[in-house]
Amino acid sequence: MVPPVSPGPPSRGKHASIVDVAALAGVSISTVSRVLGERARVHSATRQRVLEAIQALKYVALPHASVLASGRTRTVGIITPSMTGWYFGNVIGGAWEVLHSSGYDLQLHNLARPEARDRFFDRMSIVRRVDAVISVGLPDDQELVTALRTLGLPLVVLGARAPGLTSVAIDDVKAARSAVRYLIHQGHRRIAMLSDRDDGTGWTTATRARRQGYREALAELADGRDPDHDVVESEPGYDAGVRAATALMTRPDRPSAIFAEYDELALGALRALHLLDVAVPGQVSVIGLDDHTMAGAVDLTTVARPVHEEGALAGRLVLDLLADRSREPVDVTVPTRLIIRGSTNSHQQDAEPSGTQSLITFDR
Amino acid sequence: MVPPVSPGPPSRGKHASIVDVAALAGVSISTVSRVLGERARVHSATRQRVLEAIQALKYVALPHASVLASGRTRTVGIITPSMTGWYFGNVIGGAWEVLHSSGYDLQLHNLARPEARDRFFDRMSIVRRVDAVISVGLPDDQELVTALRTLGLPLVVLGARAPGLTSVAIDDVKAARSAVRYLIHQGHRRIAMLSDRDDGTGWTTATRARRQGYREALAELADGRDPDHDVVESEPGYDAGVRAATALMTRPDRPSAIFAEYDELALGALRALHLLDVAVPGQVSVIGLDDHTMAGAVDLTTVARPVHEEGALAGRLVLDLLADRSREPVDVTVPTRLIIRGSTNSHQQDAEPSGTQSLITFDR
DNA sequence: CTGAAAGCGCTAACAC
DNA sequence: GTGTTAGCGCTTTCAG
Repeated sequence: MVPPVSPGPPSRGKHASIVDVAALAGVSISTVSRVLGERARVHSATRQRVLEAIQALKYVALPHASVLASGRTRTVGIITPSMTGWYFGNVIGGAWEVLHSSGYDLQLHNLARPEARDRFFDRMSIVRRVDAVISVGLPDDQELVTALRTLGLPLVVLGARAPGLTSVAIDDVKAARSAVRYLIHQGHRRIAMLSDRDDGTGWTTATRARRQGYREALAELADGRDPDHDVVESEPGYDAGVRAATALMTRPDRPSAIFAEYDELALGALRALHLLDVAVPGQVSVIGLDDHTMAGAVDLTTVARPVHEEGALAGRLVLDLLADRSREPVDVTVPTRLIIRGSTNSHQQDAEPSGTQSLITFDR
Repeated sequence: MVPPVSPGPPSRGKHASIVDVAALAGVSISTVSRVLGERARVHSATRQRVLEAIQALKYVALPHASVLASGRTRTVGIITPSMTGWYFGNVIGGAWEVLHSSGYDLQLHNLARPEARDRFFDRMSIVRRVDAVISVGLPDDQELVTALRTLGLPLVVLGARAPGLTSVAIDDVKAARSAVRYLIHQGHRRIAMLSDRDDGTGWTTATRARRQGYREALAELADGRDPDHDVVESEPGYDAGVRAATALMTRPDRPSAIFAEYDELALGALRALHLLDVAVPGQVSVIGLDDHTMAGAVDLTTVARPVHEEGALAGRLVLDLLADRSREPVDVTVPTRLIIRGSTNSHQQDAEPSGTQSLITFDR
């Protein structure tokens, strides 16, 4: 029996619910649910009436109720070891754009602090709260990675690799190597690396790979020096970078060039050098990695990566996985390129200009 | 009758629910709910057993179910006209810290695009999804402000004022005025302002106030010029700032100083001047507003504001309102201070150094 | 202090 | 195609 059409006030409370829409349209609530869900077929005349009722009542379904009833959340969880870094903000932004336009919300899980990370992995308090997960980086602990896998949710990794998992990343070893090689080609021999300290959060994949690239490039010098001697550890972020670089330049044996693991650290180094009255690139060259928004502003030479696109790509892969969970995992490698600006120059006048084929320059 | 203690597998599905906890603890689900809620009194021995069961099962309540049942969401909505700006990221971060530590989640509503804004205000699709709202800025349209008020939710405004609403903000007029006055005291007479274009989103409160401060300072010059002549409009953000400043400096009558409405624009201006080979502060001085993370790095003189604290303060006020809805609205004004760095200097050699009592300098 | 039971608003079989 | 009817997991009267 068709419920009577009674366009009165909402049944209870002051907000229209699916019951009110059904009543106004003269159909059952399941029919309303069907036109809302857009999956089941509904007679177009009926759908029309329902749509009009929805319009008239300005009805919007309560997500909490749908989640409870359906198990689907239309939400993607993002787990990161930081929320404040430039890189994180930008990949999240990229992912947000594509996911949002497909009707998905983002739920950020910041595992910066160890206790947050432990709580997260202990309770796995993400299951049934999201439909899929993007992990920005990966914990070092393989058990935690396994825990992530056994969540049973579509999973995309950003900035790291793991067998059997879909991932989007740059080649960190190569990116770091090319940065250091460039400095070497410019004639530098004492090259320090500014790098994140392993602060016990156990989230060091990228850092380790970049140190590896640094070591590989220096090894080609075969000068018998211990490359790790010149690795300076810093807390993450610009301010910490200033401090770390200051400490570095206060040592008796100053390097002639600094490779910073990522641009925020490089920007900090530039600031420190400025404060110490060390000329850049006259006395010390600096190279970074990311192509931070401000890199151009301070003329920082850097290895660029398409951060925003990396995030967007991860979002798209999540959508693919959501559409077909049995999809084969893929490892997408996004390209990096060296952008030569004014913070680096030849250390020795007689050094040959670099002729490496992999050096591509661009600037916007 | 007490349900039998049966520590078997979860009732259904693979996740423990409140039923499983109740069974394990040998109590009813209402008792479990009570210890979860922390409001009702429960016999401490009972509570202990429930807690142990929760521990053993690694149980975490499903928020969607609680929301549906209780109407409380433990979520605060933040509406902003942008998500990417430095200012927005930082106030959101500040609010997040205090709200998160009180168990609240944040739900971001980005009303950057007009259609997003219209949809938002049309459906008010935030009611029953959040317990309170923080509005970063306010729409120009008073009807929309009214709509916000009639949401019936605790509301805190960040960066703008409205009668009867709790707010946290700097004095934009004064901040802008002091920046321009400083330039004037330095001997500048042709001072341009770089400012956000009213892009039709109708969210221009701060911009208008800052232009007002700029005008007031210039009026003190009483040189008969039309101050609006030197207001240059820009899209928001660093890159747009570069373009706008480039356009400005390409005009026949270049200013000797630029006041940028906020630091990202000022940073863009510095970049543009660098590209155009205009010496800073030799030929042109630049002053901003915010004290952006990178302001120190590029030696930008600016009017600092405690952005992170502003966000945290808004969070705290929301919490207060949540605890007592009848609390009287307050308008908190946070202080700003001029930070003199290297991007500004005396325009005329014979100009007196500024002796204004309100000039406070600091640098970290 | 604790248990029973009635929903919160919606989806998903299952009938018709 | 459309309606009926169980729940989804939790909170909250209301008894006791």
